[in-house]
Amino acid sequence: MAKKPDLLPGTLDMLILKTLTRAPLHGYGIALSIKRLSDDVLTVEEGSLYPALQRLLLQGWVKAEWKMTETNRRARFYKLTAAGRKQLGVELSQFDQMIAAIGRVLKDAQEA
Amino acid sequence: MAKKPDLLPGTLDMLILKTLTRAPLHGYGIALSIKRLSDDVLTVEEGSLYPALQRLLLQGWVKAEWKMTETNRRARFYKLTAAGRKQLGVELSQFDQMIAAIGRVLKDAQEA
DNA sequence: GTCCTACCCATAGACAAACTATATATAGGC
DNA sequence: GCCTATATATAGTTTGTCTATGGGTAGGAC
Repeated sequence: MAKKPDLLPGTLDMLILKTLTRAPLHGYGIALSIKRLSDDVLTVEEGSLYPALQRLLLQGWVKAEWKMTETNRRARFYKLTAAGRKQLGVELSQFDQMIAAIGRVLKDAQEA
Repeated sequence: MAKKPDLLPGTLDMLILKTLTRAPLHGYGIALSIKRLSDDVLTVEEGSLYPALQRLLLQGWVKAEWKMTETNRRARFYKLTAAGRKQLGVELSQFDQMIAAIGRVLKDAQEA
């Protein structure tokens, strides 16, 4: 980790799923949304984004549909499925648990 | 991420460096320490641990020395270097930044 | 009318980190 | 003599993210 990573590995699927709970969105929009909400700290590269979306499709966590955007372009809109919503819950709780655990290791004080 | 991971990818070096701020320790002890402090949430597999220690050695963030343990076994004790301490600071602040950013994306409310 | 930028999708290949599996070895309890 | 816990290490696989590249369109600037 000498170089600043664009995201924390292992969290991309969760971020995408979460973004889709707000509304169905196309890939480019998902990346923009994550970038903006994170104040430019998280950047989803295209080479990470599209393979991730393929993964999610394959797992049945999202489904896709070609539509036109407001700016009159064709784009693939992704929508969260019921299974995807459930999966998000799982990932969210695992993530919380991990973060809490890391926090305990990172704490200076230890009473053991 | 269908299966529960043993750790959050990208955080292992940081966890090891942090563990070594408390005292020099051998590999096996580092793994145990992380496992215990995290209440068994984080498990450092041997196949992750030793390559990680090699990386840290190569970067000059730790140095190693063969010694005997309290239980009379030979073991390689790792000690944090000044550069390692500095590196830990960098990783810690990057991690905090990332976690905060992820938290913003994960938040339900959005005023934009 | 052509250039440029922002928008949009997608894949191949490289790379790095973590995992599984395996090998070796010893102290001490039973 | 066997078993468990302690202790190190590597080979090989898998997975995720990145870099690099390719394609294509709408709309404004010039």
